Amino acid sequence: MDMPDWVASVDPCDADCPSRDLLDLIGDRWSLLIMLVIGQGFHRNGEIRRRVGGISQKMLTQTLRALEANGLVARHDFATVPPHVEYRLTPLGVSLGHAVGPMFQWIEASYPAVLRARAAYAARQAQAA
Amino acid sequence: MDMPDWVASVDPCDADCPSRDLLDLIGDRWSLLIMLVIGQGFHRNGEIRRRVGGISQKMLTQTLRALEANGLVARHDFATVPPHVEYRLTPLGVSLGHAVGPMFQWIEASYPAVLRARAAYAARQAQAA
DNA sequence: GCGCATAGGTACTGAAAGTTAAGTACGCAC
DNA sequence: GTGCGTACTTAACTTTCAGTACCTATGCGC
Repeated sequence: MDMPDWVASVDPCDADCPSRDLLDLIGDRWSLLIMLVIGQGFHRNGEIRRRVGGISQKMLTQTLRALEANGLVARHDFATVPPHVEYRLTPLGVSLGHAVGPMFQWIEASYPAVLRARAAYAARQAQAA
Repeated sequence: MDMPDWVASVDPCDADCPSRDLLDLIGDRWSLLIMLVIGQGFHRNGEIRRRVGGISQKMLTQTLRALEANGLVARHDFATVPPHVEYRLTPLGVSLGHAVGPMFQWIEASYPAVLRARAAYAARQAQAA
């Protein structure tokens, strides 16, 4: 079994283990996507909403609040009228960006393999039925 | 802005982009936890359920099916009575394990920083109110 | 032959998440 | 002075998630 070190270092059985808590945060449907777009240089609410296809205004605001509350994104409100607010990654947010890089690379590299696995699974199901 | 390369290589705006699809799969609440436990050497339904605290039988079955359908976990049914089924990581599953390793390391390393950020945010909220 | 164990499947139900649509408050161009 | 744009907030509605409870089939101990 060729598994990396983290199999020993994280214990999901432990309710106090940070894995549950933070996995819920960054395993969220939109969080990483929003951080990605901010990292690409889009800092304003409207810009982000237009870049992240399919997100509603409510989810964007809600997710940005959660990211801000956890120190991953900094919110700068210029307190002008009309409103002008900018979001930027904090150093902590940037470090998370680096940590999930390999995962995104895996997604890109492995997508074809996953599609093949799905097709094979569907074929097995059809055959069994 | 010190962001890694993947900010340019993945485009969440594109509905065809694999990021959405696979992020939903592995960003699931239980998938990574279950793969972790299987990687630790627990291969049977009951073993996994006892290791992953808080999961119900239904969610375990459901998640294992999804992982199997996507080629991350292999299911071996020995077709005996009483039933004996074993789950193991496929090579694809092991490669995903490696890819999320840095993320788990980040979680362990950054948890204190996140807790501090939360406390600071709560203090700001209390002050504003 | 009763109940327990295994590894699930299925249906019902409540909770949570997310969507749409509308409202807030102001300035600016037309 | 009508409508647009910004960055939200709120309410009502819908969809999805997840847990409980009960069901399959079989051999074992008693």
